[in-house]
Amino acid sequence: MTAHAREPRSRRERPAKPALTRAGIIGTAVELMRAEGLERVTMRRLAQELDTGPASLYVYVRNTAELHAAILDQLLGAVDLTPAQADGDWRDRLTRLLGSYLAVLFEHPALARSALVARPSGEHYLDLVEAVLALLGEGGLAPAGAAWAVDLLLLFTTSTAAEQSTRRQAADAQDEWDALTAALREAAPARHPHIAALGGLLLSGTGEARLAWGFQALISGVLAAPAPDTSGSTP
Amino acid sequence: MTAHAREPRSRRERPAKPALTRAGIIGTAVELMRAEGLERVTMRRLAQELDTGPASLYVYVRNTAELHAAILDQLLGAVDLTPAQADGDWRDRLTRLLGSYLAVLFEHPALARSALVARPSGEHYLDLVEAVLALLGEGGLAPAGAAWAVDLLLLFTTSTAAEQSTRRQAADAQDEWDALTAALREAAPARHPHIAALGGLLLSGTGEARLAWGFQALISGVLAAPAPDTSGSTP
DNA sequence: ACCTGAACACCGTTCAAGT
DNA sequence: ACCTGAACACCGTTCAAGT
Repeated sequence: MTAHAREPRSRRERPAKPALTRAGIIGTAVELMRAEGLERVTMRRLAQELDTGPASLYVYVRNTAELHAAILDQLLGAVDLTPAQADGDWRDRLTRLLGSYLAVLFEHPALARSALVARPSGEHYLDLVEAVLALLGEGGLAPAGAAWAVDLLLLFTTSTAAEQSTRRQAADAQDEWDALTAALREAAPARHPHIAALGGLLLSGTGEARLAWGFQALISGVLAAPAPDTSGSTP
Repeated sequence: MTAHAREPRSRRERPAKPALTRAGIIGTAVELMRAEGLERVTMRRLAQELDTGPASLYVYVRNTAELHAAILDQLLGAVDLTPAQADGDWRDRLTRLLGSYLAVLFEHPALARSALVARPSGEHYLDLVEAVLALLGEGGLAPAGAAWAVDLLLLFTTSTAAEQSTRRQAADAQDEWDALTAALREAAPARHPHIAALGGLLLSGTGEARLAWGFQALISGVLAAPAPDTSGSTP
């Protein structure tokens, strides 16, 4: 048995087993997600893709939540930030910017859900925050108001993506949605008079129309809100 | 070996093994959640608690998501709906109502997250929607506006709970939050001038103050928004 | 109709041991 | 310092077989 013969097969069949790096791991994770969906991007499955054991990944990634946050930040590179520098009404441009963020999340609903839990903190997320702040500043919002408004706007967009887009992928989630619409439609006028009176209105409008309305309401709202009390700090 | 001796031990030691019912299953699930947290309310663990096998639960519960939605609806029975009937400014009462909903969610952050994915459709959730609609109607919102506004308000409240309260429980989530605050504080003025300029303002304010501000902005916003275009319907 | 044992196909994370 | 095998302690869901 020569040294040559003991060379592991995998070394010979694969072109090269690249050294593990954080960037390489995240890159492979993004590929895997595009190919099979975020549900498949588990530590074990990803390790398999990288031709190693799951334990090896923990040198570069703290845990699954952090891995997903890193994937999201990578994807946020695709958000179109140009509305922040363009001409035209700042409200329209802010809506376009948030719409672009939403579009990225819509492609990967599970990621939007994880963004609510493990907030991204990478460069691309900061670029997005920066662009929103620039537009709010243009709109004349005072600094403290803008600081709180950016949170409100991004939370609304992220949670809209998390909620709406899950339905389109998971059959189970669709069942829950159907149950809700049925419950609203069949509401007993005695117990739920307002719901019964509104009828189909509660479920009216396309997703886009409701979203655009939501953005308008939010932007008007943060303009109308009083200057925030910024004493104290988030725990 | 007599028939008596072959009686399984569990039958003799436990007072009685109650027959499985949906209500009984959900009730046990709620107890289990209060005792050990929602993470522990798995089909397997719950079956164990009910002294049966996981497969038995599928007769009464479609899947884990539906189980969690049912648990949430049960808990929503604790939401204080009296502000809808009380005297006083309708905005204040709406804020109190949403605050009570938030408080319930805050006690069980994981449940808030699941509510974004599998929306509850039980009686208690309908009661909440009804109460919000009643207050919006008092505030003079046109029916179509109220129909969309209730979604916006509940989505904001639910996602705030999902986001904020996760941090307090999961150590990992706290890490992510720390990473975000550090990233904001250390933003490079060259690339992120607005973030750098705002400095601590971005993270200012207590959770309560930010929440109250958010409710105000939302209420002002839905009042200011134009009548929605209700043609078409949610897919 | 309801209930179940057993199986299928997976998970995250840790840790002692190696290089 | 980096990497790993192996283990620990779990998952959701299905299905054929029983009562």
